[in-house]
Amino acid sequence: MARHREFDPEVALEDAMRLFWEKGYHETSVRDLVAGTGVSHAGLYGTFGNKEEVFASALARYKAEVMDRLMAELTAPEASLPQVIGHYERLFELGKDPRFRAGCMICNAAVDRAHEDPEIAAQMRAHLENLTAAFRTALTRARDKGEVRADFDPAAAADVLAATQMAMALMIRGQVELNRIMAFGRSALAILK
Amino acid sequence: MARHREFDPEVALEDAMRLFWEKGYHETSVRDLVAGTGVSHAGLYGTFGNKEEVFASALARYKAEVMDRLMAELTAPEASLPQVIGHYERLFELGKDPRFRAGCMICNAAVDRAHEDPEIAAQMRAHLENLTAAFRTALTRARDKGEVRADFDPAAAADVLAATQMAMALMIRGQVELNRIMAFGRSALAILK
DNA sequence: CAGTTTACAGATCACCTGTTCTGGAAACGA
DNA sequence: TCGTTTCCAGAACAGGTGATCTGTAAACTG
Repeated sequence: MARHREFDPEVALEDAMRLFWEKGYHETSVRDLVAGTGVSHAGLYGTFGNKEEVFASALARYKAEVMDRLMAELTAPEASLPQVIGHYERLFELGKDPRFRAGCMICNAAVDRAHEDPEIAAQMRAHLENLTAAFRTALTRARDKGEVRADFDPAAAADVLAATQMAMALMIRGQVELNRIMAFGRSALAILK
Repeated sequence: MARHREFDPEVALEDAMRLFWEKGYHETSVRDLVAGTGVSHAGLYGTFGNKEEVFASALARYKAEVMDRLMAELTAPEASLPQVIGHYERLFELGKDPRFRAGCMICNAAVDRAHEDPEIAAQMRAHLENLTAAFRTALTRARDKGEVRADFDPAAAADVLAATQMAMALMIRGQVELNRIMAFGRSALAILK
């Protein structure tokens, strides 16, 4: 048999994800990855493949470890109006976390790579559908429970809340002040009244 | 006296804008600019400065020649509900124009450069305020004219329409199908009812 | 302990980056 | 026509890029 790996791929991928998330694909060089993860070129290429593949793995990790967790309460079986509002309140809290100043890694990736990497375009579309489906399910339940008015349109409202969430991610990456971003969120929640 | 310039800076800047808009800052090299504009390195550096300054000029041109024109009807003195709806219909039409598949150049720039160029962050904030102010003014007029219900909140609706417009720009750059994007737009317009 | 296999660290590769430099052509006034 | 000034085309520059290669250290099997 042979020598063991000296690094934990999960930890290395977490570091790589942070780098790509914050600085974007183009501004993160392979040398940045080596320095930021503590893993050598050989280790990186050996376990993950080339730069594009490291990025793809990092993006997958973001989806699973960041986005899915963020959406967990909203996608819970009994989620309805309180979870929708709670979700937005969580977004407001996240705005204070320096990590999230980098916005949404999926949206960022779509901006700089979707036009030349169909895989990323597909992830963007999937993200979009996950987001709207989560809001739509919870809001439909809210209507059925009578938490909103009877003529309320869950699908349309879900689109508005999903679009606003994406716009908020774009704004926070664009260095817009948190208070202004929160105002957008509250304006979107107002349609639930 | 001296030799005359052989190229038209306006034309060159238009070409540069297109390149940066479509491919983004990082994926557009100075050699791409030379090839795409037909202007030599010396000409580029002599009239515009370095790559960052060419980008800044291109972005300014986008703001004035693309975004301001796009917003013209909405910001007209007597704009109210019909112009708001007309604006969104124009966005839907633009989705068919290949140029606009690249999304909004200001938003794209914010994603890949706002975190390291305060000038671009400022442009993003300004864009945001222009957008919301335009919707807010027109919607306030709509309410005063009785085109919408009396308890309608123009400021909140303006935020929703502005956020949705940005999200739509993000989606079109992310290769989301036009029909899906238009559905988001129609969902946002539904709050006016 | 020998043998084999794998991982590691760093040198190295060819190429591309933004920028500057150089030689010479063009345009005008005197 | 000469002199001055500006512009142009492309070579050249230093440094950075993603990717690969090389020699060696490590770890397990038999």
